Amino acid sequence: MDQQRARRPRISDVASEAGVSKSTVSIAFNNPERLSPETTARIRAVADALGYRPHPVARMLAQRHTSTLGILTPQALVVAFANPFFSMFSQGVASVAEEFGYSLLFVSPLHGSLARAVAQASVDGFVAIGLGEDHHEVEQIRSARLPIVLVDSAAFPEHGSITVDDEAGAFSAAEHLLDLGHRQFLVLAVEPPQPGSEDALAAPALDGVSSRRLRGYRRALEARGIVLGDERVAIDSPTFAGGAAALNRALDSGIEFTGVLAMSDVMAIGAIHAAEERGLKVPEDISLVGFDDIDEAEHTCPPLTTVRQPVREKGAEAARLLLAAVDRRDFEPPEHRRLGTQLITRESTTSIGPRVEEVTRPIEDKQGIGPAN
Amino acid sequence: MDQQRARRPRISDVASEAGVSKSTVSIAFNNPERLSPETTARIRAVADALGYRPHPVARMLAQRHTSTLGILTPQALVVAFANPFFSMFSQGVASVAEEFGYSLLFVSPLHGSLARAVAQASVDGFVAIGLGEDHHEVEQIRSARLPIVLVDSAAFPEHGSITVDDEAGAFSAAEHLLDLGHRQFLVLAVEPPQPGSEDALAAPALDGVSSRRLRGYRRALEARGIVLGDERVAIDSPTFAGGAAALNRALDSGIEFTGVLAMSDVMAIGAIHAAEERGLKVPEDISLVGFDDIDEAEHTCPPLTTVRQPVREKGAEAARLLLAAVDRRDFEPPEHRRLGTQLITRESTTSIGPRVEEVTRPIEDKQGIGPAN
DNA sequence: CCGGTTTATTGAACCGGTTCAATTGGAGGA
DNA sequence: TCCTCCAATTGAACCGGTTCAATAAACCGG
Repeated sequence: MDQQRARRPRISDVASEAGVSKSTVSIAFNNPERLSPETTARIRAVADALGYRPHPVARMLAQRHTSTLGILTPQALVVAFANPFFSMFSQGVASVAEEFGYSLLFVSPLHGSLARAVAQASVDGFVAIGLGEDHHEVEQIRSARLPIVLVDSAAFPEHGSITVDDEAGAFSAAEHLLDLGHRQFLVLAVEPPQPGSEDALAAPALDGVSSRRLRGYRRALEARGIVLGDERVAIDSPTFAGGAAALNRALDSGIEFTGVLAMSDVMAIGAIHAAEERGLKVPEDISLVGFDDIDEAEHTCPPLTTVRQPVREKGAEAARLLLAAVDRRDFEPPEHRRLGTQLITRESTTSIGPRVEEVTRPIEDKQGIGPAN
Repeated sequence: MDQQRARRPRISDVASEAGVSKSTVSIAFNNPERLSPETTARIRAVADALGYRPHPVARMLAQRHTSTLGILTPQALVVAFANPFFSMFSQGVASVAEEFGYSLLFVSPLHGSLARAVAQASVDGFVAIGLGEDHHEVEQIRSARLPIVLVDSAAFPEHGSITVDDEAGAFSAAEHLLDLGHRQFLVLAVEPPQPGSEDALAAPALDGVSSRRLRGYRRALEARGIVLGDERVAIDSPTFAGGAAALNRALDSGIEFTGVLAMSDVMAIGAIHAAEERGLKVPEDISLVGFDDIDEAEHTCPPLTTVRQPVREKGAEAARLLLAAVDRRDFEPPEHRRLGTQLITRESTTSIGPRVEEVTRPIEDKQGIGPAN
């Protein structure tokens, strides 16, 4: 008897107890309208009494879908969730997933292997974020015949993708600083997530997003005759600490700069902090532009000028594309969408020039007054 | 033939192609050492050629475990992930989950029903965060014979739980302001997450965490003879906007206060922002203490004094308890752990006293000056 | 009273794997 | 040569549901 109570009741228990067949019980739960009301009621009652719940895994197997979407990231979740950008992106995915009745499974490397994690993930499809160009998991997913949409990487034209115009965004950031009179720059670049222990590259290279943004910065600078040397590109992890470390290294190395172009708000915020700890004032001594426009950017000290990208929308759009691919399994060509960016000017940037001796905003002191329109 | 390629290959396809039985193929994937090396190699080769992957759901069903942990939240994921606290907590859970090879499934209300989401979640156990006292989903989970550990709620002694000493933390926050000379207070309280559309209570009451913290504040104040009236407890959602709104309402209502006790950093940060928009200086005009010590607290303007609770550790500990319960299915008594808090003094609080005569706010023109403490 | 529908229910096959007791074939020992 | 033992492999049952064609019963008009 003890054992009876210990075992989870299954559908056949309910069936025999209620004096009907398994099928009938199943129908009572899934298509009650097909049954006479009394039968349904009786089955429900018996099920409640026994504490019966349809086993979700068995149901998934039989129905051949899981009502779950996977968010695929090459980073450990500890580091992913530490990044507000990732949280925002997840919000976007979650909002449409929830709307359509899907749960979210986060798939990250297990014991250093993303492939293993993918293999054991029971989902109807994946949204991949921050996957480099060479990730062989994508092929693994295709061979399992699961749809996937790639975010920030259009390297696989046979799958859907969402990207933003990183280059244009970066361009506008650099131009903003140029317009303010800056001529000496430092770029804070994010190193790509280490692709697990499997094939950790020793020398951190820039991944797709970073190199696109870098190209945007460079293009803007070169248009004004400024060449950005490699020593002016400080690479570190996309964290507060990484931004701080990168700035400190640059400062220590003796390069001079008044404008900092950070590839992520998180790094920018870390850098602001580091600068102020060394007695540098932002924006008086150093102007900083971030990238992303995370919620916190508005609350930093000073509020951060940054390139806004529609992060939530990116997640939402990715989820929509994925759900479309999940539903109609036909072979419609995958969609590729590109979203725009927008420069948000706050207070971490100011014009360079003869320091106005004052508390106040030196903004109107620019030579910019001149041109009578 | 086209159909052949369209169907996902299954274990029996590999078996017949390789001229062995299903069992052998299964063994080749799970216990290769039991097979002769040649057989394993041949099976592997055939499997690769066919693009075969063991079906995760079928495997789960047969093995009776999912290698997945559920994070249960009564809030929509959009709002949960908007809260850095939630992200930090998830980091903690994720760190130990990943270590033990588990993926994370986020379980939130679907179409307004948390019960539905729970029913379709295929996990080995749940970590529940922010679940109120009366959530009937807990019983649902028990009847499915799945382990669950409750965080910030010890309302179900038959399940494991992790709590922090909210009352003591709140007490220390209030005492800090009292020590600085503050005598007029405002509390920013978080309303409990609406338990889905099912039974939305019209009047937001305080949930367990909030009421414990409120008790801590009250106890500290009353020890110095100050009674905190209900009009001094502003309830709103645990968001930047919620904090701002709550502070604005209080300001509008004409209550006077110099010390603000916020039940979450997020609300505190929102409140700082709102205060400054109305021309009030923090900490000169208003001192604010937060709760949680999220990463951003250090980077706000000014840096936030707050009660640190070990959020990541809370998540990690919860995951450990859960995994222990998953492994040994015996009936050891559930564990209940309580973690401590720590006051972190930064720059959002300062001592009250004879105001230095200044350019500033006409605030002291009010009759409020009178009472000599 | 009968053939034709409609409605409620069921049996059997299936989803795609794992597991374990049973079988086979060959090596080694007596 | 015969028996035992061991390693490699397999068949059948099982995990816990869903689905659909088939059946039985009830209803209907003519």
